Amino acid sequence: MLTTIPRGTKDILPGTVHEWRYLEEKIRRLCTVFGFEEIRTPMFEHTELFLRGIGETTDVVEKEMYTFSDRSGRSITLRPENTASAVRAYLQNKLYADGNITKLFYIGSMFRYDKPQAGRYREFHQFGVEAIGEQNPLIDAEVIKLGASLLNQIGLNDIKLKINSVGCPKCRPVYRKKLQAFFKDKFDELCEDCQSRFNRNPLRILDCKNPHCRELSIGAPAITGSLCDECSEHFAQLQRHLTAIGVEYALDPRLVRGLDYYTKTAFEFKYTPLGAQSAVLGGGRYDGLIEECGGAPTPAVGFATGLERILLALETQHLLPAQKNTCDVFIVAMGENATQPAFKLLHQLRDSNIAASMDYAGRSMKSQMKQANKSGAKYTVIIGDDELSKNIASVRNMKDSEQMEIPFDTLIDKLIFEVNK
RNA sequence: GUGGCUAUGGUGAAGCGGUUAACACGGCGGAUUGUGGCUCCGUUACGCGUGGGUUCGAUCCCCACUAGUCACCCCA
Repeated sequence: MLTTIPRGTKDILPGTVHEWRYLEEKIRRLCTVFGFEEIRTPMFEHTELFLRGIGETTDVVEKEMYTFSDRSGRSITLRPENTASAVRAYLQNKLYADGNITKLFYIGSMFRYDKPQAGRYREFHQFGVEAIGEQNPLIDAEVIKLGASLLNQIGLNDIKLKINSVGCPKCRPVYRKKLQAFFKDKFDELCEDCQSRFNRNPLRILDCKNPHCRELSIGAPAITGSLCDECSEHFAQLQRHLTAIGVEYALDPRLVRGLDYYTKTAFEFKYTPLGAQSAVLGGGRYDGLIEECGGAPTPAVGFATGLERILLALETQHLLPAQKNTCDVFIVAMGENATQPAFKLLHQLRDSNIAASMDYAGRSMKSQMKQANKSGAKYTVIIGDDELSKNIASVRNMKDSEQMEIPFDTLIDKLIFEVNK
């Protein structure tokens, strides 16, 4: 079918674009306030970047990537997320050269071959930030605060923040072993999914929705008890910083992030009314990724949010802005004699930075007036034989229906004045 | 990738195995001489997602496909 788009993609139509702009403008402003700078990386990268960066055993890499060979035979992948690309760009362009922390943000399309659902698409849009080069928990708190501020500013107040620490390569393996020991004699009772999680990612068993698994996991050791001194102290400081700047949070020892590169801080903002796609913003620290990508060991924190999900949440809360009318002046031309003078006026107005429209279909005056009304124009200029013979134009104020005759030679100035007042 | 539900015009939607597929919104046209927003009138479905099948006959029954939706997996 030539008239259908690929599964899981969406057209963002003119009637909806203003919602995206609204969100994007909020984002850009907020990032500027927080000192983050925009970066734009390619939509596709060498496949290896994602294999290394995201982790070969993650679902994203195993079954969700859009991967293909280009004409030279290179394996290319449409970016499924932007962190790996940002890190690649950071390293390739030596953004670390100024010796300071690098604070980046991005807005753009990501691609994942998922089964579409509300709030889940194959091409979707993420806004994310990456703060690279600082291990102080102050920056973790700043990144979280940026997310909280965004959600707050757009009116999404009943979103809950959960935080956790997933440890580091030193302490996480210890915790894994503890968990496995805990579930070992319960293994046969676990659901199928959890049995496979047992080896791959036992942390996820804690997250299972199966009621029986939940029962079994009662009394399981919490990761917080297994953190090494460094991680433990980092986590404690983060909490103090969050409290200091008034960010409310809940501790969730079960919170696990899906991608391999996370260390220490993990957090997630949830908006429950969204159902299964309630994770609206998620992120954490990834101190091992830069090294994994071939750079010097460099700490970093970041998050990503799904713009579709935020928009969805805004919609359910009736928090989306209304579309504004953009037309300032509508020109009604009656009869063939009037067409060209009207067309000329149309472009004089446009040259003067006034948004103007007119009808080209030669419809009746009544019809043109209806169009003028619908366009939301503040003024309608009417030109017909009467006006032409008197060298004037009738200018109608659409709001109060006052109409006056203005000589052609002062018409433009008059309209500029009226429209801008 | 697995499972449930759904699929009628531009939109929201009624509808029955068999004469002209409701209704509402929107669109278009009109209601005395060149005028909108209110009101009124008229008009507006390649015929009911696609392809098969059952039947004398299907938009309404069955199957497949496709798409949407919800849940699982996972994630934003």
